[in-house]
Amino acid sequence: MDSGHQNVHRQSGVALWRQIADRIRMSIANGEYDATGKVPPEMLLAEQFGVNRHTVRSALQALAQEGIVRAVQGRGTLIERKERLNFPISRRTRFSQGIGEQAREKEGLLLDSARLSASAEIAGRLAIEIGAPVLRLETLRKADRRPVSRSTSWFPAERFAGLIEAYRDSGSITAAFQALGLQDYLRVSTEVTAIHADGADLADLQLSPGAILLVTKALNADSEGVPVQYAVSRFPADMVQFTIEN
Amino acid sequence: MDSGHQNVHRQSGVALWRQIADRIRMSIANGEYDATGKVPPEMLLAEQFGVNRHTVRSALQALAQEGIVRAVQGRGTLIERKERLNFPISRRTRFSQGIGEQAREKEGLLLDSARLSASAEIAGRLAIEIGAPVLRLETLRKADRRPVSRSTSWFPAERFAGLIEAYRDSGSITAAFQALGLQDYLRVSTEVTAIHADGADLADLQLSPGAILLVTKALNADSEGVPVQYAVSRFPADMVQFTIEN
DNA sequence: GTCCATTTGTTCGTATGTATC
DNA sequence: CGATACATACGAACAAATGGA
Repeated sequence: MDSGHQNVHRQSGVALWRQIADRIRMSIANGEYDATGKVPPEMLLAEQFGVNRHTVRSALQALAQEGIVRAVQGRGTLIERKERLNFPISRRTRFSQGIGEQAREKEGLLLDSARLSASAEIAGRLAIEIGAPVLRLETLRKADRRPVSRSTSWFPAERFAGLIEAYRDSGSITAAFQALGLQDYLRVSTEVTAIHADGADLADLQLSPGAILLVTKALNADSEGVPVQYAVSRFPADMVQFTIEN
Repeated sequence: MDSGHQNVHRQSGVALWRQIADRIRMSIANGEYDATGKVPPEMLLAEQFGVNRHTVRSALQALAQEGIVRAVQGRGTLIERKERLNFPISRRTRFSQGIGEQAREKEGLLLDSARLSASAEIAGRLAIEIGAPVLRLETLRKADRRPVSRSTSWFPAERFAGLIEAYRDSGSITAAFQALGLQDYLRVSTEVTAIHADGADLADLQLSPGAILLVTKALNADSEGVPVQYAVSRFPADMVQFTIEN
């Protein structure tokens, strides 16, 4: 047993500083440093992970960049933010209600919208004909000014003609649906996977490259069971968790 | 618009070859290459990702190592395995039933077991006194000889005294419970997060370091609602997805 | 069977990034 | 802040295997 070593992996395609940053981020989220409100000293971390102090410093600088910690000379590295947002997934899943009390300010921004023809996959999900008109909305959701999800949603275009304007006004899918006469909808199914962040998601969610995204593919239907929305949403994995209550 | 470029990120702490490997793995899982059964030629991929051919080759070699593709000189890089196991999460979630027809051979291995005192967290989850005796089982599940999950489970020790032997014999929690007189149990809640794989999980799940794990924290209870098992399970994110049917 | 385009395999060299000391 | 070692990434060239004309 190599005493204190905590398994970081060399030559893995993932730099040591990033592995360590990920581990410290997790430890913070798990409340392991709640007693002091500080990350352990760099020398101690270096010893625990079996790396040089410089490597730990690179990791802490990345976390500082993300706004998770703040290094103060002579005091240590203070923890700035340790919450992990919890999203319940149920038949009545709604984004803004899901956040609930966990954040004060909630916003929904419309990044882009388009009217196009349904691909085979989208048509299958929404149970419409291939090539039928659909609306696609690219949205960004924030809680307390921090981005928490980036979604791409598809809707049957004929049924929800004024949806884009309704969403832009309200910043809420639920409100937009209601404005168009759909009073209620239910979550039919949710698929959950995880990938490395890439592309525009990195910029929109303000992540450092290499971050992990939780990906949900969700289907919502009206009370008759007719699909009204198919959405692919990406959440920064270190900021959120999902809870399925049965 | 920088024509073909598909967003890989330099100096991010994640090597380009790994980012590209992740992307190709996703594309395979999404069936994007089903028409040919092959990955596009190295030169084309290099152009699409805006990297050197060598970098693409490193990515493909990593995927070959995982058994996902096989390169043949003169023919191309053939896709060997494209399935992604789907795990339904519901009130009746059971591992072996969940896999169902998706795999022929299913195994459950007991890696380690211990009888210890409940920590504050475990006591809270199982609704028992802090310090009360609990059994902890470390298990590895396989489907068709490939590891698909690594779990750490806690059980109230008094109620399930012979559990360790019962699990070792059957390789199934459901069967072990039944052997001890518990005919039925239900999933109360499931939390889902994602992290980078580290430590023993890498070896046990036969992953290359830097891989992503989907992590579930699940609570099972008997029909009276009394907690019978709390389990933290880790799944290779590129092999599985979860489905929540409401 | 021969030619040829396509595609993977291999080997140089060089520059930069990562990590240690 | 160097000096050192190794991993990562690029570029150019050539070799070897495949499959179709």
